[in-house]
Amino acid sequence: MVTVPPLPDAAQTGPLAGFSELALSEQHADAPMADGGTAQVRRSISEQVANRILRMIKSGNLRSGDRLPTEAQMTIAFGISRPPLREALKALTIMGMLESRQGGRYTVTDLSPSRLVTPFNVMMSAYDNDVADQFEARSVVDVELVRLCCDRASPEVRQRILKLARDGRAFHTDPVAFRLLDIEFHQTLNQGAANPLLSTMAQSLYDLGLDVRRVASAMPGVIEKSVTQHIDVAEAVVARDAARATTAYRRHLEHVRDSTIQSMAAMARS
Amino acid sequence: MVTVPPLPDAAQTGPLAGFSELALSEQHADAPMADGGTAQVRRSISEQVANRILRMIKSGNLRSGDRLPTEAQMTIAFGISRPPLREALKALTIMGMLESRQGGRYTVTDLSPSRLVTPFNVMMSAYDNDVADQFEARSVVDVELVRLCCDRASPEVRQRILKLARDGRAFHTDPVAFRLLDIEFHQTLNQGAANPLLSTMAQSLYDLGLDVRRVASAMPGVIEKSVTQHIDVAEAVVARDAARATTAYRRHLEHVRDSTIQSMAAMARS
DNA sequence: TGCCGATAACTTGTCAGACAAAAATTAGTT
DNA sequence: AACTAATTTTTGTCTGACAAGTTATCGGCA
Repeated sequence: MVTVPPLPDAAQTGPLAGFSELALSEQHADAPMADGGTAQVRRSISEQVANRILRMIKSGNLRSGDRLPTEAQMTIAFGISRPPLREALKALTIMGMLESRQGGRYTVTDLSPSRLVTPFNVMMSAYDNDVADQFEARSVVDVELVRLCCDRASPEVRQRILKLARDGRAFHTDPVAFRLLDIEFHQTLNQGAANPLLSTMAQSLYDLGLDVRRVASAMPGVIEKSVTQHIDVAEAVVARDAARATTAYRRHLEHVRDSTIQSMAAMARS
Repeated sequence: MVTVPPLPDAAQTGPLAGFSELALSEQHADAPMADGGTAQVRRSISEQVANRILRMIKSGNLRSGDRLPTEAQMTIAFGISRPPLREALKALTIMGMLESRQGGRYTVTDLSPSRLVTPFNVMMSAYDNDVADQFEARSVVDVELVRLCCDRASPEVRQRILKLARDGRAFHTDPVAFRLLDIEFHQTLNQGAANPLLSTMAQSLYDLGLDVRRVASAMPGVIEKSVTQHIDVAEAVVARDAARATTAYRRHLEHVRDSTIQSMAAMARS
């Protein structure tokens, strides 16, 4: 057994709060998953530690912006060595819940949806994935988002949406700039609906088609039409006319879908 | 510099397919994230490798059930050492995308929503557990799914949905059995809509609330009401009456939401 | 010949120690 | 007091080693 050296006093009050006396003990193989199987899997130390920290985040014990103890302190607190600890920390970092810089310390991120989408994106792309399905899904989620946006978005956000839509007119000949603006436009629209879950899903669906749309938006006439439709949607949102906004948005989606299909056909020919 | 020993011939065709010539090179800091900032962050090797593998999964280069090369092979393929590689692999493991057993090999999981909800749960808890948002999102996705189910589900599937709904009457007093049936009922409903993307989203949202609902479904009267509402929905689906089905489903969701809120309040008191 | 068990080889899990690189802290100077 | 330079701290990466578990091989037996 390892004899734990006493920690310096300063550490006890500061970043180590909540990490003292956390030594791992063979315990609960929790999570009786949906499959009902009593899997009886041996969980590695890194997974146990990751789940431990995860619980601290979920329970509010660790909040956005909090600084974690140093690795050295945590190895002592958990009673493990550096590699598995780092595996756990890195896992949470790559998941988007922690941030770290060489020489700095680990901190808890803002836990915003945009940081945590990764698994959702993977999941969606795994069941790949017909363009029609994709736009059907977008139609469901996005249209509702537009409707909510009419209800809930602040005047400032609605004005920003309109401004973004109108700014698009300057980019008729610049596909790259337009795509950046398009991303911003849709994100602002999502954000205006004030439902993080729906926004996240819409964002994922949008991202799914991004690479294809890069080609589509280079086709002549596509950008012009999109810009016009964006303005239609934005004006309806500013006027808080949900019916008109959703109709306009639906039309926009159809346009995007059709141009996407065309460009995919063009790619297939080459 | 390390001299790379030649790989045995067998490895070249088998599990190393797609991993050859993958050596990391300082390249594209891709993903012009939502924040639009050119952050210029130094990405650690583990993050780069994790993203690399992630891309292979998203692009279909790695599919469910695939076995990854051994760690030794991957260190050669990526040109790095074991610790950062393991950090990347562990990250994907804890995210629920890979599976590993001591002595075994890494394999790609089924990528099912129930495995990948963890970040969502964190997100939800960070946003103060807004149950209302969750059910608003479910309302959007599920209701559309029900409508599509009326249109597209085969007679066999529709009958199966009805059977599952009616079977629930046998489980008025058995919360665990009922929850299993409930899972099956909603999954069949999702599947009947024949849109994998929407089904995946619905499944994620369903899984999100699972642990809370375990408590909710133990409250007296909750199961009875759910069973009745399931049957209402199922009968409308069998009759292909989309309007009635969606109305009934909306009512069901409201019931579930309200009982969830009640049980959460009860949990908070204890 | 075909099946099966014991053994050997392989693979992941964990530990220890070391050094580089970046950040945070401290000391010194103006 | 403020700025700068040196020092310490902290994360990032590498190497080597061994334990624990799995997979494959091979020989024996029916």
